[in-house]
Amino acid sequence: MNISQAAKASGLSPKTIRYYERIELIGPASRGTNGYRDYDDRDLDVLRFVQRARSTGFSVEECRQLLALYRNSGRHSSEVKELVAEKLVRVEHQISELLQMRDTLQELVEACPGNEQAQCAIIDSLADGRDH
Amino acid sequence: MNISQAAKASGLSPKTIRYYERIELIGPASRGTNGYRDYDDRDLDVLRFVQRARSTGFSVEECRQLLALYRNSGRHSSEVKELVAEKLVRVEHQISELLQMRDTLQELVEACPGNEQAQCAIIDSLADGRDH
DNA sequence: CATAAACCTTACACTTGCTGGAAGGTCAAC
DNA sequence: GTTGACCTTCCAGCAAGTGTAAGGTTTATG
Repeated sequence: MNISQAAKASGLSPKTIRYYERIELIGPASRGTNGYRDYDDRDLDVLRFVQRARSTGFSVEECRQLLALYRNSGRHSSEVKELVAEKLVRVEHQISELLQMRDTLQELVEACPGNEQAQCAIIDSLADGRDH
Repeated sequence: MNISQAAKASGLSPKTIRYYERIELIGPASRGTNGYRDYDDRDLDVLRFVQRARSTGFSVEECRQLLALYRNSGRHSSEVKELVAEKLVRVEHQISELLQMRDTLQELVEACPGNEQAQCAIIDSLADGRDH
């Protein structure tokens, strides 16, 4: 199976698959006589695994760890759980930062008249750091 | 005032200030006879403005637009408001994506026994895309 | 007065996760 | 046979800086 077929079957792009190979997130694909990469069902499992992990929000480095656990049949599920629980904490932290940001932006929007005048609470607030 | 003093006074790092100058977010600083950058109160206002805008969550490109409005005394506050309202929409979108991610991660964590066994709902879920 | 610490300068590389494009080889169809 | 759609590699670039090197200046101290 060619790279573009593997791409379609996994939901990744050919570019992304080559990129994952280059950074050694996945192993080097076997090659046909013409030098083309050739993928089998086992390769596809890995590609799909990575695609799902990435779209769940895991970084490439996190995917690397998840893949190692995936491949390691002697893993303990506690290791996996810990990894994901830590990720959850980071995501929650990121959410609270964005919520803070949203509140600030909302306040700014509400404080700005939005008319033809130059006077603007948003600009004033960014200029001197105080509310307006 | 030297760059490191301007850095302290604005909450940016010297590196970041030079970077902002290089990408022409801010104008080139005037220079002393020794070639050192020299900042006055006016420069500081701009640096602080950018620092606040960045820490409010605006991208550098958005800061560029905000700075243009800041400097333009003939602006209409409606332009500013529109800019910030659009940003707010993008932030809200980002939040909902992260909330989705958090839910998925929470489900994964809850489904994983977290023990000494290899069997793990997280790995299984990433491997075949179904719930476990 | 020498010298060492603490500044300053530039320029380049690295980060994350790809994507786009160039330049060239191969393959399938008509 | 030639067009078009693949494939290959490599280089460049995005955001928003940070780290490091190599070198010049200034300031403080012995």
